[in-house]
Amino acid sequence: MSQSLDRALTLLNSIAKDARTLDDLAEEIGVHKSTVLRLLRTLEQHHFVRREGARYYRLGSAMFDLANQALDSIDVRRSAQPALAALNARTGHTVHLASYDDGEVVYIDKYEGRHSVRMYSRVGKRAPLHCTAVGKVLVAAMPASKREEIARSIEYPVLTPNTITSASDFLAELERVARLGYAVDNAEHEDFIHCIAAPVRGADGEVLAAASMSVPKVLLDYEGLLALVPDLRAATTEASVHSGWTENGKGH
Amino acid sequence: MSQSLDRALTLLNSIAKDARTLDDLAEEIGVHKSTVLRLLRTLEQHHFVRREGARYYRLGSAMFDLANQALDSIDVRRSAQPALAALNARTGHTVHLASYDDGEVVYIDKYEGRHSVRMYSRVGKRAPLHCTAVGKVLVAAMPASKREEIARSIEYPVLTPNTITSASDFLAELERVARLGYAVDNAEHEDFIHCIAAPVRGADGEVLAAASMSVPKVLLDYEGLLALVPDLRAATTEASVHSGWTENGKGH
DNA sequence: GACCTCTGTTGCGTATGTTGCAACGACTGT
DNA sequence: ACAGTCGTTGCAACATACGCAACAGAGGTC
Repeated sequence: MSQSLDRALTLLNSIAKDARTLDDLAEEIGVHKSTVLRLLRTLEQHHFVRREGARYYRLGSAMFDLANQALDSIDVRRSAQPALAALNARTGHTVHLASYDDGEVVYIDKYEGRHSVRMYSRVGKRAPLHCTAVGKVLVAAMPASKREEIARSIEYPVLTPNTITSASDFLAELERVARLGYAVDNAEHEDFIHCIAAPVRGADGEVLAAASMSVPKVLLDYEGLLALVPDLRAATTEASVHSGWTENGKGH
Repeated sequence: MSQSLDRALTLLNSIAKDARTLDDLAEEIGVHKSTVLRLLRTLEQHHFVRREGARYYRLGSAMFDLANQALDSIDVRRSAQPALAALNARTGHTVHLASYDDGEVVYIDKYEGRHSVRMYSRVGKRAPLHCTAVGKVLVAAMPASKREEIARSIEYPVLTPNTITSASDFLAELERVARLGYAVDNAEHEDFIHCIAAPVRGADGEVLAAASMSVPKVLLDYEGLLALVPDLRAATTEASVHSGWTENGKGH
């Protein structure tokens, strides 16, 4: 809609990956370098980018500042923190908190596991709905019509041999998740990792976010993973209580 | 330089403070609401903002994502982490890591203290040079000419009764800091808090960042604070070593 | 040390993208 | 059902952001 803004935001994405030079950026978005220069200057005034030496541009402090302000304003993140930190400390596994946004999952918090297996995730990163445990939990909590709308509209990229590949399979899986109250990602997203997830609820019983535990398969087989479900659910229940949820107070 | 971009970035700052409605924002930056709408749409496409319900706008996930990517790319942050985390755990006091940027200090990491006294700081937040221990350390590390240039160009807002208020006083203080190898903020920034800071150095002996410890005055008097200096310096030395610094390897 | 190249920077005229307006439509609350 | 509020759209006028081409300054090479 707004060309210059659109270009500027694209620039930010490029710079985020690695420090860039003016010509790099100009070529990348296909405009004259003087145009890029002017955009960068405006971004620099607002501290969204800063210069490193004479030629390289990096992201600036405004990004950190705004991001942290925004994270602070996500209530569920704060209210779930004690329970999730405890779960992470108790089990040693990686714990994620995620919410639904525009057909995808967004990680809003992460507690790193003690094992050195690096996961390709990060606070703020987005992931597909159909192959993540948190995605299943979040969509399963929606009314049937919304579920179908989402199932129809999303893509089903095949990321591992276990990935769900069709809307009908996805809907069936959601049905199962809604019934059980938790979801499993049996190496459907990353080959060597499987996860379980459960919902965190608010005062009216609505699902605010989903919390998950991710475990490398070499550390724990499928049965061992499922054995962790009660542990996870204890944590999400505690997080829900901190978010205003009451056992019987469902429905407003 | 770029009007629409400038406006859009101003919008982001507003939204960061609290969720805003279209008209709020339009009035705030003094343009027609349709203009704001179009800017917000572009920001929304890039996930820099998201809508909450029909009318409210909040910061979106791209902010978190980019910010975290950028934080990961700050080498000194990662290399200093173990030493600073240990210092924080050992003493229980709030630890900051900061660097110099455009006439101000920017906090690039923070380890929350165990005491409930809330400090008005946050990763990404900026603070003045003349009234912070980290600011003094960072400027004291620069060559004399640069020091003077900075001392002349910055403002000296009075934030507490102890705040340094003139360039000459500031330069004298910098001299002292350079000689001692650490800096003190004796309640010059916030009334009830005093701090000590020391430099973190890289392979060529250059100062990459400054680390500080902030302690409420009610918890520790001035002498008690100074007694923590060896502890802090042990941590910054360890952080420097992790950043490539070697005791004798000064000068490249 | 002079030359060359590479990259960031500036001034300027033009066309393009952005703006404000006004009318429309969706939603809320009375 | 009606009024009021707020988000949304189409359009025409204008200002703005664009590309060009020439300049400047740093780094490297001969």
